[in-house]
Amino acid sequence: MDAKRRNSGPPRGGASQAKRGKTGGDWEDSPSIFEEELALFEEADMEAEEREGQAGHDVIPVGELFSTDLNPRWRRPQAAPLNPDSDTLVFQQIDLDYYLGKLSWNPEPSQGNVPIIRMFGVTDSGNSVCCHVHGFAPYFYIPAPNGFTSDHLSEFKRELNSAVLKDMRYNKDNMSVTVLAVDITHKESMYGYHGKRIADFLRITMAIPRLIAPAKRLLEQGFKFGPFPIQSFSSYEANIDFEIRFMVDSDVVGCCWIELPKGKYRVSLCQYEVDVGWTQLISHPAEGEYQRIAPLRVLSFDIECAGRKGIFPEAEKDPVIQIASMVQRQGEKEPFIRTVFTLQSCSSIVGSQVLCFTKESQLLQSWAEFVRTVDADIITGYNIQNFDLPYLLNRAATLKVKLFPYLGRVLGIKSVLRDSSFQSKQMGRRENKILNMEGRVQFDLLQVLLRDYKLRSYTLNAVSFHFLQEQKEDVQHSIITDLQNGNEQTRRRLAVYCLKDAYLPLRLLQKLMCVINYMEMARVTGVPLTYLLSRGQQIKVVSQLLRQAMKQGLVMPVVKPEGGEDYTGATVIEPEKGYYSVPIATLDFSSLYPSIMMAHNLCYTTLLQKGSAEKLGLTPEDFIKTPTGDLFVKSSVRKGLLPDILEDLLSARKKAKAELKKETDPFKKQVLDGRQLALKISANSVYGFTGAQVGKLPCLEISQSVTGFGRQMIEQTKQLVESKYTIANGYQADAKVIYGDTDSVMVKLGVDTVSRAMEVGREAAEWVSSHFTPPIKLEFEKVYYPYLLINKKRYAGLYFSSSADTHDKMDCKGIETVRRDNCTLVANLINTCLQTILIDRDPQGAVAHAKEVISDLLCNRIDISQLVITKELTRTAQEYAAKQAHVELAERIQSMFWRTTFPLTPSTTWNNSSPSHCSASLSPSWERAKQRASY
DNA sequence: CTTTATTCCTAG
DNA sequence: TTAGCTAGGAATAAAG
Repeated sequence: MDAKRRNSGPPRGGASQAKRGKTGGDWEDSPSIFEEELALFEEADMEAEEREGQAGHDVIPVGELFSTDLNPRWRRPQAAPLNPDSDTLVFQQIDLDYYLGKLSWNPEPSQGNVPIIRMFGVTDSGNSVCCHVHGFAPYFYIPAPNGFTSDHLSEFKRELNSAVLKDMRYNKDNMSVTVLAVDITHKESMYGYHGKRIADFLRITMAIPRLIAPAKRLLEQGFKFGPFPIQSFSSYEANIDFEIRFMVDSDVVGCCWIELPKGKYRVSLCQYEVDVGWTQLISHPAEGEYQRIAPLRVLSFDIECAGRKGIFPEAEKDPVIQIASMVQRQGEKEPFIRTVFTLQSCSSIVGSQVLCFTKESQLLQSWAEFVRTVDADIITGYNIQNFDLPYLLNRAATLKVKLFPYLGRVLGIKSVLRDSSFQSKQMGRRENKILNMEGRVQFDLLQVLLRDYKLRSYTLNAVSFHFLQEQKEDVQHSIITDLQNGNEQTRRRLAVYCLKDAYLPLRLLQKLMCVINYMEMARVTGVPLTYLLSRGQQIKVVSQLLRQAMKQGLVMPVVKPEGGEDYTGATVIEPEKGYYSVPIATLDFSSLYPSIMMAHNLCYTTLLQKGSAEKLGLTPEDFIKTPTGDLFVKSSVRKGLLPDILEDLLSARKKAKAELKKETDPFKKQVLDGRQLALKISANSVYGFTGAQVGKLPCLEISQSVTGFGRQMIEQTKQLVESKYTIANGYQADAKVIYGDTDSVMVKLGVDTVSRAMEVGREAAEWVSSHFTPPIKLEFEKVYYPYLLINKKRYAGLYFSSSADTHDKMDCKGIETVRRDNCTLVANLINTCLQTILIDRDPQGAVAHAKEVISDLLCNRIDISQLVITKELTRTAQEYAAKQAHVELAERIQSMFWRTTFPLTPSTTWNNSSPSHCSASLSPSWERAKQRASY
């Protein structure tokens, strides 16, 4: 049973109908397109194998022992011998973690465990690397108390050490030294401007990362040592993940290239398993040749379970019957390993290797061995995180397959399943399973899509159709068990289906350039690749902030999260609702919030807290007052960190875009495009970070000043445009701003052609820009002609930008056509109506069409099952079935044409079965609507 | 019946 | 131990 689909959303009535038409029952007669595709791979392989002299893809007899020697293609390329004295080792790092171990690098005496950073990566020749980095310890800061000198250091250290020891409820590692070192450093808090006063901070180095939190707590609660009175210490940078701490301090960013100079590292075992001191490694910025990407191995897989009729498969009861896997090298077009493991015999499939097993436990164990042999860097699939991987793990546990749960790269570390719930305002509460696989990045395509794309449906079938115009093999999940219980032909059919489900995620990953885009994001923001899928937005800003702060000797305070009141956001100009049959020019501030922060030097480090201005003797020329009354020093006094970060991001984006234009190699082009996108997103998330009230470092003075400036600017823009473009000033008509939201104004300029609107629009944008501080810039973006303004945040129009003669597209904002909480019938109806109004300019025609559709609906000429598309497509099937399905038909196109609403709720509740013919007893409101419509 | 609060999802 | 922001339309449920 294809259980995943149910986990990620129900099948849609419409989709199954569409599929029925396609292949029907003639599957056995003619091979599917996908099978032909697989066969083509085989041909390409034959050529390769002739060269390599390797055996091909046989059907392994049932019950034969699995052997990795069977297919040498699975292994990584042979690693050339490595001599630490004469060779440098260069690899692309893709994942990074730490473990506790005995210090074995430096001769420094130390009892007990120390943290050792472990970097995993791949060389240019495709060999895997595991690099243990020794000698880096976690630390944090506190301000030194008044009168503190180096004479007090040892006493402080001793007292803190014993306090931490005493605080430990049970010291199972029998640690005696918790505080490794205390040093006096000269730093400055990044929060607030205080006259560049460098102060003494104690840098407290702890033995292991876990001890930071208790040390911080003890110091906060009130700590007494030596002659000093008991006092409470605020802490700085005590809430930084150890991995991030290491990366920031060593100038390592996610997915960058690492060089270990000859003579500076030593080899231990495996394909390049090496040890190095943390000061020895060289991290290369992702520029020039170091923009390249190593030939990473990407493994995609899919499993099938034989579920019982109508019951969601349970790992404790239902067997895993097939596992299909495909492995592709990053940057190559096709997967070079295509294999399916089946329970019981299975006929051969041209282009893929079929391995048959009589015992399920053997199948599982062999697959785990396959994973270890292939040694993939990235593991993908569809909903593998919450379904396939947990299922396999639980199943292996049920069957007591002892060697299964070692899926990571580190020998002897068991993969275990954990539950994690994660909630944010942005994504709501999300329950996830977490499986550790050291050294392999789990890149579940479903998670990527949920994060990055707003889609109506997240089933693999729908997603594949949306992005690839391709669909799954036609196998209803209800017949999977029957296929398994049939013969080797029916199991072959299932295997082809399973292979395709492993293949599609690879294709999607490629099409959407996920790996490249995520790597670029990791490089730009400096966080490990895995953080991008497992963590929120804040960590990316923190990483950048720390890097910038370190350059200037600034330290980041730990603030306790406390929710406060929301602050005022942006202005939405009251729309002059209506239908405009004249060109409407749209002017936009590009990157409004980042440019405000840069223009006015808004930052933690430039904020003047109450009374600071007088205390520091600043003159009014030294600082500005923002629209919200907050004070910030000018860049002449001190340049802020945030403006620095934003300038770096935006200039890097400009550079990437310029390189993109010059570049001819399509692969490098993708990388650069991914980078410019990552840079843009990163710049925009800085503002959100300052306003995140339960965040790492909220600063409402900054965020409310930013929106305050924004409000002022949009108002000023409206006035400037309306004051200059007037009849009195010799223009054709008085310009009127008919609408605007946050950073844009829609202007009726009183001109009657698109090209004229473009000219005047460009001129106006430039002129208005001159009234603002750089880099704030108003840009002409597009002309809408005609334009239908329904309400705030709801409008549609034909979009002219590249050419004045033909429109680029019909642009719809906020209307039912773009909302996912309406059924497709509504979206299609509105879309057709809008087209009729805007393109054909035939409002009567639109009304007629709408009436016709509604009439069809009222007379039951439209199958109600088509309407069953509910809200919350991302929710699980269980939640889904419990909820009553809403069938809605809501129509509204501007009141001047027609306006009526037909809500409809069938009495039947939607359960997982086909809703085919709801003999819907209609809701009262529907009955009323019926009468009102009086057909 | 009207008013208010809540939920959902979008714009920017 | 973890989480970017506010504005706002439309539908619906709950309260008056």
